Amino acid sequence: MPEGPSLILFTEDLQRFAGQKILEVSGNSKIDQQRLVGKKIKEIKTWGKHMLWRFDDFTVKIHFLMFGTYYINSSKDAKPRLYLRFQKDELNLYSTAIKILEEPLDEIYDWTADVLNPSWDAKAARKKLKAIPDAMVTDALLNQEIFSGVGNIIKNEILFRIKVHPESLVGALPPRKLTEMIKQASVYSYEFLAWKREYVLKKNWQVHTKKTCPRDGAKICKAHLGKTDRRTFWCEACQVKYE
DNA sequence: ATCATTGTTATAGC
DNA sequence: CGCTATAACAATGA
Repeated sequence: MPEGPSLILFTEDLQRFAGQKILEVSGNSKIDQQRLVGKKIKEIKTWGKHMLWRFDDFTVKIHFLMFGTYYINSSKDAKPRLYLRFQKDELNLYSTAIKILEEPLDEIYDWTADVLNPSWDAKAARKKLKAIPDAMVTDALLNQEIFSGVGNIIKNEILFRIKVHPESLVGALPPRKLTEMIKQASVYSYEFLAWKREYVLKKNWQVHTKKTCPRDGAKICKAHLGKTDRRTFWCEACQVKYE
């Protein structure tokens, strides 16, 4: 399920629909469904956890939330949020948040924030972090304006990798640690993607859902931390708290 | 069987 | 008005 890397894989899988004309639409999504009928999807791309279907003069944004899924040429025992019939194939989307965007994408999306986009810019991220020195790193990493595509698992793994305690304050991180955190936000996300592609993601987790630290055998702590109040796993012995 | 969760958004509330 | 807390949504496996 979907953090940024999963969205990349979903999007690769759905590329067959790029260039295809939509013949029929239904489902319980509240968007103006008729607007899609007879239109061609020009391009399918992502921004972090958003999947974007670009049409001539609007874009359909699909967010998979926690449990979003899709079925191609099949369905499951539930009413789809959106059903699309193309010339050849059918697509069912479930448990997703769907919205129509009117603005040109370059106006509303900061591509430099997307850790899995070629436009990802570490310097831009650093500048944004400078503006929130009092934030905890556990929250900062989940901030989609800064690290678009980073989710809770990636957050936990990055902090373990760079040996930083999740409750550390952004402004208290030594410059080198800050650099490392920013760098790993992208680097780790690409590794996550590669592991996910090979179906070996879980066995590469070091700290997320783990009981003991692979470095020193210490007990892994688990709590809901930060303003985001998300499940956090860390090793009190090897992750330093900067505050 | 119940609970927790890879996430976000709308609304309520202060 | 602006920030924050809460609810809502949803599927699946432990």
